[in-house]
Amino acid sequence: MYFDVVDELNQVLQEAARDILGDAFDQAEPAGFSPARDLSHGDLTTTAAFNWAKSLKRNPRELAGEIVMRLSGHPSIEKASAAGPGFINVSLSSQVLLNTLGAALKQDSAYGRSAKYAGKKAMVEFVSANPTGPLHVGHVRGAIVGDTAASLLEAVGYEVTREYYYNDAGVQMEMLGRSVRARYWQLFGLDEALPENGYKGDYIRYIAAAVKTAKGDSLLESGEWRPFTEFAADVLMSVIMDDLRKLRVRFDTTFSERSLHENGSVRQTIDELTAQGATYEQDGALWLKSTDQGDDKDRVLVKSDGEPTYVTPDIAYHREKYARGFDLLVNVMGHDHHSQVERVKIALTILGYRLNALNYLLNQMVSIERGGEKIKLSTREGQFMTLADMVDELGADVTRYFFAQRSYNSQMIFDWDLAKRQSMDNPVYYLQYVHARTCSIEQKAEERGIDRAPNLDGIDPAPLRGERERELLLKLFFYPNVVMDAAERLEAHLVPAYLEDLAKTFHGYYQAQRVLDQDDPEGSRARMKLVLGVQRVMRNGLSLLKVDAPERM
RNA sequence: GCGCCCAUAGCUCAAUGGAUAGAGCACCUGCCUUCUAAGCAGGUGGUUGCAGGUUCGAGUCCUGCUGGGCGUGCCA
Repeated sequence: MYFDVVDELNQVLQEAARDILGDAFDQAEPAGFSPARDLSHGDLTTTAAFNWAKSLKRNPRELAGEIVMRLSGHPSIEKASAAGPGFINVSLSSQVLLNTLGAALKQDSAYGRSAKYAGKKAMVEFVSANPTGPLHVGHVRGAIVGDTAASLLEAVGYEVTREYYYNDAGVQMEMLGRSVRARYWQLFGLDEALPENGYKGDYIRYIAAAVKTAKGDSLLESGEWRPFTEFAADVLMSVIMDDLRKLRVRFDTTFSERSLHENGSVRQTIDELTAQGATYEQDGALWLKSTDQGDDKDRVLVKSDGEPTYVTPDIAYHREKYARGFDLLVNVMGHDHHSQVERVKIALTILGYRLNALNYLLNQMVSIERGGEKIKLSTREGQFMTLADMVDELGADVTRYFFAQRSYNSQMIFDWDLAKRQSMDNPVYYLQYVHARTCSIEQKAEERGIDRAPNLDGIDPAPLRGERERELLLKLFFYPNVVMDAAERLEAHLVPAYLEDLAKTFHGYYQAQRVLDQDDPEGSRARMKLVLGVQRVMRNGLSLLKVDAPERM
């Protein structure tokens, strides 16, 4: 409904633009309707008059008046008016709002979804933590930012691949293998210390014990670290995936860094950069002339020991991504890796790739505050709170919601005590309570034999024309636009913001207006449908965030 | 030093360049014989870090400061 109505009105605007602007039409800023921020200014609003006034050198207020004339009488509009210095405000007809409710009920779980990007393919790469230990709370934010972005893209029609890129090569993996080997040796009574900068967590001991169970003493002889790395990486990847499942995150594909070395992709990337004249050798290493592209220093691609640095396979990985034919690439990573982003972009530019489709969501750091104190997120010293601990203690609903609620771009203080509270202060329950309440009303309606079919057949619309009812209907009307806006901007937190607004409006309505009234059967029927509409939207919104919508609380 | 990000109510955070900057928490005052009080209604609380600039219009864009987070490695 939303897009149909706005398209219609924008059409009128376009025609007006053509007539009023004449020759200036081509240069004029485009203008369209969007939801009014303040409902006292109508339902939809546009600043078209401001945009056009400049090129015409005319008074925007006067222009607004002309545009309003053209809008009035439109079947979707109850009232159009010019306001302030030149705003154009529109109130929607009650028929549009009623149709919205009908659509929400009929489309049910599809309401708010769209086919705008049907046929397009997107990849969201996220988490991508190296399998050197279990995921800790620092990874949770990226997991939720990525997963929710993926859900939003799906909701607007993209075919989405959720991918986990993991580093199973390189120095850190060697350190992992050596750490496990040391613990393994200790199990046989050998006095072997962990390597310096080794992994000190207890999980290393468990993995060593698992190696012993699986392989006995057969790995003692050779002393090779590689088998330990492989064993540990397998174990840890499956632990990571299990933990992510607890958060309701599932990946479609994993991508191994080692495969890029083995299939020659890394080599080829280096060769092509060299063929572009973008590299040189110095001190036994191969350097990328990134300063030519504005970097403040050149970067090493291949170390003097012949091993590539971390950035080189990352460039190769992105070439693979491009080759796989996605229309949209989304990379989620911690902001502490932002310098890596620049180097990959520089290399891709040198190689002739366009960066338009490549989006990075660099989520800012998280700190957790508990009992008035900040608690440690992670440390190489083996003391950390894991993702699993967090989900076990808070539950997936709360964990997901708290992270989804905030813009990924703002540093976040996670209020553990609030998250832990099962009360009205906790916004998750505030939203879920809306759903539970609607279900409760629905059940009562069933007991009383009141129609709660998902359609508006035979409904008297009069009871839905009240101010409060209208406000709710309008919020339902906006929902598809919230989803679209959040998806296109990759700003998932717009959804929680909307849902909280809807919840507040609904709870207020519930308090002020009895839905099922024995003395008003017509009104009860109509309001019941409205409540069902709210229920659908709340359920759909929570489902985008993968938060449960309980029927009872 | 240089680069990226941030600075909004006491606290945690919102606000496609638009109208009187909004929520939640905290604090104060009321509201349960009714479909769930995990709720509602109202109140207190702001020079949007500072100084300039662009614009019809700036919390939002630009410049310079101040203060913070993170980078700045032949680690990832």
